[in-house]
Amino acid sequence: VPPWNFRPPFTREAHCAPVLHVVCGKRVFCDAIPEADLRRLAGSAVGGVASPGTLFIEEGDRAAALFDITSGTARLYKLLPDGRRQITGFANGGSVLGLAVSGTYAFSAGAINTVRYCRFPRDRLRALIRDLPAMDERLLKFASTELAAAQEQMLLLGRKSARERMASFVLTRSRLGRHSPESFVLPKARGDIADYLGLTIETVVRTLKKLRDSGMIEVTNTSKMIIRDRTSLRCLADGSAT
Amino acid sequence: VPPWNFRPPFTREAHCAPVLHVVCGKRVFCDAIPEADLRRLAGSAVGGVASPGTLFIEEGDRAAALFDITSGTARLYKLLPDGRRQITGFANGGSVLGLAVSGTYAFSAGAINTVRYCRFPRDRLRALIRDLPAMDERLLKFASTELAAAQEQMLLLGRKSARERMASFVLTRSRLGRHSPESFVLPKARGDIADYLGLTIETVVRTLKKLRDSGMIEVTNTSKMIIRDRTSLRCLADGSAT
DNA sequence: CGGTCACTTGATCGTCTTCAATACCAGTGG
DNA sequence: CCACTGGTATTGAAGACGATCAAGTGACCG
Repeated sequence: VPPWNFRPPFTREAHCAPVLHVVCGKRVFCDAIPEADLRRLAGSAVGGVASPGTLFIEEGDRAAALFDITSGTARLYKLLPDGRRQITGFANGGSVLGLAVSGTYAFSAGAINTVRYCRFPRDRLRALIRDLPAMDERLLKFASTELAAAQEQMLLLGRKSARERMASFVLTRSRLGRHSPESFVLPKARGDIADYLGLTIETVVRTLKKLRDSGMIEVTNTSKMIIRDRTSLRCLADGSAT
Repeated sequence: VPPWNFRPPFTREAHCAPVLHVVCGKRVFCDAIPEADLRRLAGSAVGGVASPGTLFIEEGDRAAALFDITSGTARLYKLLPDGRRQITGFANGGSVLGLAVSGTYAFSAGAINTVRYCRFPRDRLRALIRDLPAMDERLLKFASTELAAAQEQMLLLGRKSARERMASFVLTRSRLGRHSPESFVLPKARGDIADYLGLTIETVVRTLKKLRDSGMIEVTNTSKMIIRDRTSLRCLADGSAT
């Protein structure tokens, strides 16, 4: 069995929000739904928790429910029979998983740290969407954004060098960070980064070191880094470097 | 199974359908829209044609309109400043382009053969979607399916070998073909295939030859091929080959 | 015919992978 | 307190796969 798999890194305390909050997941549902409807939605939703390292969606399973992530980070990935793994994205609070039309999930989802989510049975959700056009619009927006991100990632995987991939990765992650944009933490192990960028762990390590040596970033902890030269990084990530 | 692939994407006679047909693009809009509304939609839509080789959507431009492809095939792609290109997908009749939320198109679209489409101004479309929840649902389905395809492509680009990529490509294209599933035509040049699979033209050629030599496919014309051993091909594409 | 353009083939090269060894760090129990 | 262990990170050396460079073929067209 190859070492492609998983890992349970550090855990987070993760407060459990009240049901109505859990239900909406802020970004995606709440804003669009009137109080009354929200309560109705809450009736058919079931909250859940996935502890670090555990799987909560498995590729190929019947897509019986739609997941609304409320906190934590999950890796979304696809596997090849021999164990090769491609991480297609990461899901944070506000992400919606399980939009499949095919009837089965198109990817697996595993918790990196503690993930809290909310399951909507798909059948009941369908009726609800009909009553709430605004929600449908929200879902469409979300799917569109994801699609754009996926296309960007295809460009990365198909045409960028290892150094360019790493630069792109660091930059996008820094924009998502809540701290100062120049210093941030990635709660992802080397293996996750590798499988996200279509590289091996060794290449990730070496590339990271090269970026450090050329003064673009600084790596304190294995998972904490500081951006030193954003311009060069940007240039490298866009493929306009020498 | 993607709904927009059932249509004849390769009409060489290019019959120009009446406006109402052009407007709806059958599978995506028409079915969901009552006659009366359809007529209203027609008012704000503008039909158009892109001749082979021309660009009709350019990445980064303000996304002023939504495109509904009615016939022909387009390549959707992203470019790096130095000219590297990644084709993120192909659009056939029934495809919807321009779902961007960011306000600008996320990719460029160029016609491979003659493409007929219909432009909806985004502002007017927004109001229309509000009136027609069914259409919104259609768009969501479309986006979801595209997203699943994009994830599959990420797996291909990030983790599959050249041979595996080519096998996957041949198989998916054969499923979309309208002829006998074993013999089909790809209206795509080597360069398009290469940029879609994240390879070079030379590698595409060599890989194709290897598949031919091992008896999995037969290449008659440069763009016409016959599948000889679907099982082995499937095995190779899934990564379960020796 | 000369021209272009796409495709094909061959030889060489570089990047990333693979394989293997070592360092590191937290937790555990002697 | 300190070996011991399991999992992760790092480093080094060798090899493979696909890219690059270069040349040759064939089809189409003025």
